[in-house]
Amino acid sequence: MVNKGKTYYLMQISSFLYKLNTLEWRKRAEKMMKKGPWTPEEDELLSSYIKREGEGRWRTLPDKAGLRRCGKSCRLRWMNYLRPSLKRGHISADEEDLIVRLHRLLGNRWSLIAGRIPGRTDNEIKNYWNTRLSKKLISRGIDPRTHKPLLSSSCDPDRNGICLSFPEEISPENVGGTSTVTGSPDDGFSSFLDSLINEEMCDEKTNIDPMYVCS
DNA sequence: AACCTCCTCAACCGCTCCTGT
DNA sequence: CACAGGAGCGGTTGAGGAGGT
Repeated sequence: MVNKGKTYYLMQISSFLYKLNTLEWRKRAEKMMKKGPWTPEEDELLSSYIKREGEGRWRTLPDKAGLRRCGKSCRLRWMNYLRPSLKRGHISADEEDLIVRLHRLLGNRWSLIAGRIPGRTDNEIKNYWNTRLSKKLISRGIDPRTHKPLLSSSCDPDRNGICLSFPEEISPENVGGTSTVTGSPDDGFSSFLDSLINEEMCDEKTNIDPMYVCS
């Protein structure tokens, strides 16, 4: 056993107390942050700051922008409400159809689904799914978790009942991590997804019209 | 008009993942 | 390699509006 001496232990204790102290203050600071709905003034402060300085560094953003919100809250507000690229308003039938297809392939990976639908956020899609689409599927006798007829769901519960298996080399897990895949148009998983969606659309069309030939 | 129930969706929370040191 | 801090994700909550009684 190495004798580290009194100074060493004092430094360790001092470092520990410092960490404890900063953590405690951070927790207190977060509790003092404003919560609840955003005001137009706050929106204006946040948008003008991001337009000036760009996205990112969310933790330090509130201080610099003059907001009494936590960074997390600022990020969420920008991503889900203030971003100029967002498409507000009703989800169209085409978008709805795409959401169902993507959910069948990906399960509750909302950010991944949102990445395939321009102008829509993960939160918006998640809400739409939970409040409307899942009920719609149930009313049609389809299990919204497995996308199979109700009472016959025998899929893997650990993956939200998803029955489809990805080829090992291009599963979402292998292409840029698990939940942070944003579905950029150039990655391997993205084109894989495109082919799956096209395949599905093709299957449906050939069911309706046997003369339909897929490319 | 008052009350109740249901629905929607913005926002929060807790956790995991990613990245820099 | 280990750790800390920041970013991002999905599940959940609750305020407020709409509709019914």
